[in-house]
Amino acid sequence: MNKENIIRHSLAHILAIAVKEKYKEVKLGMGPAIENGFYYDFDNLEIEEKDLKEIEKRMKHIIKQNVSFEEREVSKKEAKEIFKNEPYKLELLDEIDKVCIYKTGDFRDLCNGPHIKNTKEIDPNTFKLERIAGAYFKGDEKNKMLTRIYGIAFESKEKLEKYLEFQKEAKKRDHRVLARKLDLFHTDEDVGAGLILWHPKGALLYRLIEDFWIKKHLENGYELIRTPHIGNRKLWEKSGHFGFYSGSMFPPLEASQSLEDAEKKEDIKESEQFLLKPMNCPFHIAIYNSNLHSYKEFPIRWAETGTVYRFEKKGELSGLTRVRGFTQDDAHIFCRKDQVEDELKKVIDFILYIYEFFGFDMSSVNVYLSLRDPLNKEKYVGDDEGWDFSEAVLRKVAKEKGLHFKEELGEAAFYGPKLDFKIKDALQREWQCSTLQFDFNLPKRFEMTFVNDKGEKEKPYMIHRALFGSFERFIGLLIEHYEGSFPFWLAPIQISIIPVSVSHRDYAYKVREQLKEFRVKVMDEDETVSKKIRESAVQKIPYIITVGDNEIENNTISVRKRGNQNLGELTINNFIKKL
RNA sequence: GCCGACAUAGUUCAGUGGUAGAACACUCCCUUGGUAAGGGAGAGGUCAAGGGUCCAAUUCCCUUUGUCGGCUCCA
Repeated sequence: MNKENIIRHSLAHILAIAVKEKYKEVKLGMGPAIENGFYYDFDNLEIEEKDLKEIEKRMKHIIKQNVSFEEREVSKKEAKEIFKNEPYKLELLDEIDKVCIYKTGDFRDLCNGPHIKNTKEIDPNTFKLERIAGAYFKGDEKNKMLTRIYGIAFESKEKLEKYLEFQKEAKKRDHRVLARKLDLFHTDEDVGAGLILWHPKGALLYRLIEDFWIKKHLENGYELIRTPHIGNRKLWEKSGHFGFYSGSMFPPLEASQSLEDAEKKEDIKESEQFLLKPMNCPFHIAIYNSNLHSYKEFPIRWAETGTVYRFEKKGELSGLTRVRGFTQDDAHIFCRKDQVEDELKKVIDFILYIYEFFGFDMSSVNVYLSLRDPLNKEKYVGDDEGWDFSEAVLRKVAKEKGLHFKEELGEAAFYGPKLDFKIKDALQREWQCSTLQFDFNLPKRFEMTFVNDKGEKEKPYMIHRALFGSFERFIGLLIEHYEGSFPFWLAPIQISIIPVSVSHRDYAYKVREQLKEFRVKVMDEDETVSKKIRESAVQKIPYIITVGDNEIENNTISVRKRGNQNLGELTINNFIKKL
């Protein structure tokens, strides 16, 4: 552990001491060092954010007392005696072999260290208590929620200030802030949380990305299909979603009656129920099963930008990155066993191509191999053999493609393991985007078959994959990635033309006519040139053209590129050539 | 859903137990301009919604809705 983290960890202990001083009845949870700081969890602590100031003051006071940290190894029995009033520590004690205690003044904590020797090693100006949050003990929803206090801490005051500055800067890149400024989308209280309303510029951005996506999929041997937004409940029972995914699904629609009849509520019968789709797979399978298939057709690659609805808990919603209605850039690949590896590799190549194309370098992307939790098998469908095989294949393929990935137990989909790609947002939070899932279960549940070269029926293999994950999330991350300065092909307005005065308007429109293959806006409001330049710059428009007497006389345009680069006076043809 | 912070004009924000203000945006007028905000006037608000306390609530309390930071969950 480096010195900074040792200090963070020690500050967590000091936080606990300070809290215990004031709130005598609290019970201690855990208090580790984390990225940029530390936290400590407490039970039986009712506290508001405004109370943090006082706790911070107490911490500073403790630090100034030059208290020492003493490490001591003790027997389990002894530890149980020391922590007899700390139920969470007792629970943790049962899970460890070697018991180590750190003593700071009268305070003792169960801890492996390391710590500083004395609080005089801490500069009291290098940390800050930031916020309060609820957090489940040991991160398990089934456990009690404790009160967590977060602090930030750095080696030096300068580093602390730099971090605060970074947070402030990150806010400017926040896609929710930029969306307002660039007029891209909003959510509306009257429409419902987590449902995106795309404004013209945002919808155009979306469409440009979708067109690019379609073009690339056709080039890569995919075919496009289209499926509805709702489907009969029976379908979801068969797929297993009803049992394994119902916590994320909207309640059923009574499809045997109109809203008018339903509103009358006159003895509703056991009616046919429809469900909003949370995933596209069962529909794609239905298309597959509508025909007999031969091994010669394989691989079949079917893609759809499919809009799905998931009932995400209220507190989980966030901007474009976590919503309730979103469009997956989905595809399912059906193939023979001998084609699986090759198909998986092709998908990985496709994913990496997309990242490169949009300029995400792999330092901002983390890759995870999401496996089944062997201790919680009831959360998944299918047998051990199938899981072992598919996990091994995914691992092999990821390795052969040279991906640096982390394996995570319990992160698999209910029907199979996944290879997940997560992109960091402006605040360095990770969001799952691309996903590559190997499924041996749904083909079985839906009795999918194909005829092999011996004329026998055989079960196909199925790959689920998304490159963006969803258009919403990916566009959200893209907005932050570009800080709203979209590359030329994606900019909703590519060029603004500013006539110097009213008398230059006609020429401005003539210029637009010659640039009609681009998205051009003539700014003909009765405002000063400076103001219109500023407006164009704030809108992050890639090129700003100014036309006045000089340009009319020379039959040219004056061009300025985003980022304050003056390209000078050009002929229109030269400008188009540049583009 | 849970813990914490919030919700005032189209936007970003001040403010108050006696029914509200700025800046930008908007409309009109003046200005006819040369590379990041020319000047003036006007219009715009059930202070998120519902309930309660009070002579009186935008302000205090409760509930709901929505937003933000966490936790859990997830594309």
